[in-house]
Amino acid sequence: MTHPLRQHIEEVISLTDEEFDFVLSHFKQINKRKHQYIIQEGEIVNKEYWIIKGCLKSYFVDSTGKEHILQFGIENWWITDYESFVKQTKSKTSIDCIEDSELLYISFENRDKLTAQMHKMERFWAKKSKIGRIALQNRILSLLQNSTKEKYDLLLDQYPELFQRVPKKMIAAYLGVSRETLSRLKS
Amino acid sequence: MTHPLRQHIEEVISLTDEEFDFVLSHFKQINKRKHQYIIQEGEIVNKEYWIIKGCLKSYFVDSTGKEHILQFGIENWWITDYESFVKQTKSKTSIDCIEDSELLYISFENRDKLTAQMHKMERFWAKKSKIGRIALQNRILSLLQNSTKEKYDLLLDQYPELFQRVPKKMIAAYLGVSRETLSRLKS
DNA sequence: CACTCAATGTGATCTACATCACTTCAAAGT
DNA sequence: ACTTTGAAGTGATGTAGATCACATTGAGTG
Repeated sequence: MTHPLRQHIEEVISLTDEEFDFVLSHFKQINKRKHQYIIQEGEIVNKEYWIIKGCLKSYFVDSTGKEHILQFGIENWWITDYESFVKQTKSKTSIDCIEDSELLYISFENRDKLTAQMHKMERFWAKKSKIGRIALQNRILSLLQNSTKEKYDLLLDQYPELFQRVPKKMIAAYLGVSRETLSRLKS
Repeated sequence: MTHPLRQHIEEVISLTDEEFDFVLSHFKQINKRKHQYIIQEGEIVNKEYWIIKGCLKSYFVDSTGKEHILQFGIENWWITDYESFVKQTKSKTSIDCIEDSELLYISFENRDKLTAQMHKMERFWAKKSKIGRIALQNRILSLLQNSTKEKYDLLLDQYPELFQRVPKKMIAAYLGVSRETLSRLKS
């Protein structure tokens, strides 16, 4: 059975067995339990994580103590504080496990080495960056355009499994509404 | 005097005279007048624009006829419908000139050719993509976190010249509030 | 120069959503 | 098994901002 990460990468570029082994040798595995964190606000992030199994949230807490969720991550997704990772500045967000999770991570240095030695992987990550940017753009479109109900329905449509896996209050924190309003939406 | 595009590119990578001439040979210039468009919703975009002089907006019109502005572009900025350009799908947005504008553009094919022949330029655009993604992420943070007044102040702080150049109703369409509310903010 | 239209401000009202308060229920910890 | 904690629903009330309506001013055009 092919490694799930290989399947994931081969959606964009193709790899030989040797190439994939070389790629994988730059990663390490780490397992975390529900409620544990992998990134805390204020630290300089030097790892990018790929989720083998589990569910995580990246979020930040505003000055009034309210939590806002930027991204959920489930199987086959990448997660990190992208700004901190790329610019090596302090992270504005934290990332916690919502479920027990198995993660692969690659360090900043190893990613540099790998892209320098394997142009294909540079293209892979460039593609990922483009796709990520497009997804963010569409989220902004949705934040500006859609009513709360519409945003809720769109999310339910795109990621129905999320509603089974994460508490409603986190869905609310992702959509930018209060828990109570979300609860009243389902009419 | 060095070409403004060269200055812009050399903020990220350095170029010899010959290299810059080669880069520039892949671009063409086009001039547009206020109120003219460069991209219309529904078309497949195959150009990326760089603004030598002028001011543009990228926007979309929702089902109720309301206009939402995704991005303003001024001197030294890139502008296009990124999703359409990268994925060669129909554009969700339109781009209009707010002032008479001088633009350089590069076609999809020429960008492909250029990056294939000049790895430096691939790195330049990869860097731009990363930076763009970070900016979008921060805008989402701001949309979720800040009050209307705070968003207004942040924009005024970051781009004071915009307030001289574009009508207030467009600032409102960018911030996601009504013209009237924006007008009442300044207290 | 006259006319039209866009930009902006401002009042009056309406509404979606936040906030606070309380209850119920199920899951986790001891 | 008992207790504590968190998730979720729901009522009452407050408020930011939308919407509608109208006035003023300045710019653009025949």
